[in-house]
Amino acid sequence: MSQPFYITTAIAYPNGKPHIGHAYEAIATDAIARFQRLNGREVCFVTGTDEHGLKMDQTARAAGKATRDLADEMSLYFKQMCETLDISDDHFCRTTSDNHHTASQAIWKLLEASGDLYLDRYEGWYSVRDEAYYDESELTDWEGGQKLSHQGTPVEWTVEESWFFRLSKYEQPLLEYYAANPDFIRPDSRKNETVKFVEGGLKDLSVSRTSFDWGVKVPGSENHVMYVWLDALTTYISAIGFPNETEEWRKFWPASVHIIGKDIVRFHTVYWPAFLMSAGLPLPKMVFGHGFLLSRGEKMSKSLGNVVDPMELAQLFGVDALRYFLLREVSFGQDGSYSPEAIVTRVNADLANSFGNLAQRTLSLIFKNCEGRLPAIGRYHDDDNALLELVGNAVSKQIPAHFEDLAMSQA
RNA sequence: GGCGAAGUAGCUCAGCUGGUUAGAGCGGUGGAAUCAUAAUCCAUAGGUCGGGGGUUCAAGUCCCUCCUUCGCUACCA
Repeated sequence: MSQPFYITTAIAYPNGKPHIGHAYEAIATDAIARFQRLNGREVCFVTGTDEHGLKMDQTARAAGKATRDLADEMSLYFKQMCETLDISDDHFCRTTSDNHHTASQAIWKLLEASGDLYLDRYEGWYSVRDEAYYDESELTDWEGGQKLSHQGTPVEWTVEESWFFRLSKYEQPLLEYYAANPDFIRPDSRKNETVKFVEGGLKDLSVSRTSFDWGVKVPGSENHVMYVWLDALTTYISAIGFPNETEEWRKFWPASVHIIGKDIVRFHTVYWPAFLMSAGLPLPKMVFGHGFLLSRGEKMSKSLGNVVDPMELAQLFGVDALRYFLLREVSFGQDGSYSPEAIVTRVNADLANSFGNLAQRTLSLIFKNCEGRLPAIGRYHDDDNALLELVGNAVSKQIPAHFEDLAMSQA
């Protein structure tokens, strides 16, 4: 019986249209999912959008739209991106869906039942303009004792009621889990960072907000919404049925691997496992933090004006060419560089020249010398055997080994 | 500041627990062949393996130090 394989991308935050990084993650995850299907495993591939939280609310307000409408609109872009890029996801999940709300409240109740939630107050320097708390170290003194954030905005000492999660309780269990499962966090550099972070001590985590209401309502505290990450991470289990004991749930949880960007490693390697431990659920087997895609070695940003729309690239170069380029050019786990020239060079050299020429040559040889038909094979020479062995070895051993190791650029 | 990673041919990078003349792809250069797409094939690049010091019979591979770049240092996600 084949072993089930459950893989996810991160759940994208759609306060903007998908960028090349989203496309990259989806493509890489898709490649792994497809490999495992070919490998004979039963695969479940989940992706989706994480639509709650303050930023969505703010973005919608700035655009003069209802938050719900913005979420619908943006989520659709992500769904379309998956379709355009031939992403073979089994479920495209939205955190605004009813079943997801149910699941999030269910996991909340499990955390509560473990005694890991308590109501307290969150205090700190809050900037009304930025709608964010700042650490003391980020502040500078101004005239009249007024403090300013590093953004130059005034901050006030603010107290907010909040539910807290006893993250501190899971410090040791997490460290033990990392030690017992060396492949839980990959690549190693990300594991080191996480381990050091946890060793540095964990503070309890504020897991509810009262300053806005765009989110999942906290059971029993209707004026609170759940911290977006608690709700977003829950997608990985709500996608396959949780809290119901569905067939998919039984078959696929715990996940084989969460593919995420390196910027959100902590949420997936500290908070998420801690939540699951508290809820009494098994932990995912692996979290892989891939690198960022740079434009000619530089970060992509609106101010630099070098942001690329993956849809345009797909249209310009072709979906398969784009997919091939990203997987081949970028060493998975590290940052990679992108440029139109690099795509042209890579695709021409590998696909058009090497493979294309091989096909062209083979076919024209058959056409010219064999009257367009493939003759019966006589006997194999040493060279034939050597070639067959080489190809056979590559297809049966090397390529699968690289895929299992998530080293797609090597395969 | 603290912790961590990295610095290898023009470019992108491989080089596991130290051991014959330091590798690949792309680019560049020279050549070959013609059955193949402005294609293919072969050969080639003499690179102080960031600088310096040390350990060792032997170091890109270990230790120390310095330089440079980058990441993490929690409640925006």
